[in-house]
Amino acid sequence: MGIPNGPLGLDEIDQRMLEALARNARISLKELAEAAGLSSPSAAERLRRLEERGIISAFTVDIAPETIGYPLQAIVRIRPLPGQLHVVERIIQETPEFIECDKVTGDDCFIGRLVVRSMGELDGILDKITERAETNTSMIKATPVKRRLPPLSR
Amino acid sequence: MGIPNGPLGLDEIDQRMLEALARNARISLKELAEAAGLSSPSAAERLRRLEERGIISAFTVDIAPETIGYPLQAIVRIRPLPGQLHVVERIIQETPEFIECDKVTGDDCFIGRLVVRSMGELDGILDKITERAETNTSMIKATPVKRRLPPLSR
DNA sequence: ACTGAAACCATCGCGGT
DNA sequence: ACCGCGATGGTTTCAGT
Repeated sequence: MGIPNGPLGLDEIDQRMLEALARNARISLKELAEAAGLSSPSAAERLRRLEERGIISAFTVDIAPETIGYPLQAIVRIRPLPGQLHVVERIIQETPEFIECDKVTGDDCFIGRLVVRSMGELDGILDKITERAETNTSMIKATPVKRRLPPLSR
Repeated sequence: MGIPNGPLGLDEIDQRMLEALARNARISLKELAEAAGLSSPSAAERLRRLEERGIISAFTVDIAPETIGYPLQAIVRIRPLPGQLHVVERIIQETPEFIECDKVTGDDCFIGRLVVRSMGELDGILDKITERAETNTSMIKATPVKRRLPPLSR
């Protein structure tokens, strides 16, 4: 019958492996194989294929910013003034407190997430951007959905 | 002199370990030890402490959504109608296409990120929310800053 | 925090389904 | 073609210093 879900398909085994890795990316192949219902060599080969296919783009570590001195997180929408788009993009990239940023359609051009030690620090960062863009900042109060996998099945 | 950077402090060794793990969370302890300039047992003990201190909150896998059939990503700002806040929060949590969501200050109450297979699917998801909230959707065109670590030093 | 030894795990090739 | 099995080599872990 070929590949279960078309060329992009993940079968149940792949799904279990990705879910196990999302819970803990450092589990051994042995544990991964158990979670998937496979032998270690088979799990290793599957894992290699998932990386090769580009489905797994990285194994990363999640840091809790508040434990390393960043008690505040903000989401900032940024609308560069005419002619300032590229400069603003560079400022964002070079400001390490921006831990992610997307370029989007709509009134806003960029939506970024940043961590700061204090409101004063936030003010300092935004001041630099405000010379070249309109900004709109929202402080994060809670996270109802922590980063999670997209639906994996059909 | 005690702990280098106060109770929240990360010394250079911790920093090198976190950076190495951010690049690839599945490297062996041996490689991690090399990156940090330590023996394997020492690196293992440091790693254990970083988890115990809550600095490392998880080891996770990054999936490329486009490779599993989600070519589109959107950021949605959501402002529930009076009395609908909790219902809206539940809808978001129970919609698996929302892969993250924060509760924020300001006009918007929630800012979420979602993956979809098509604009039609996006429309279907937003229709459910629009009964109970105002929404404002931005499609992601590019990602100038991919998720990265906060600054680790002072 | 390092060294060395023992236990454990990953990897490779082979055979079976 | 894919999975499981078994041997080899490497890695993790634990003792002691």
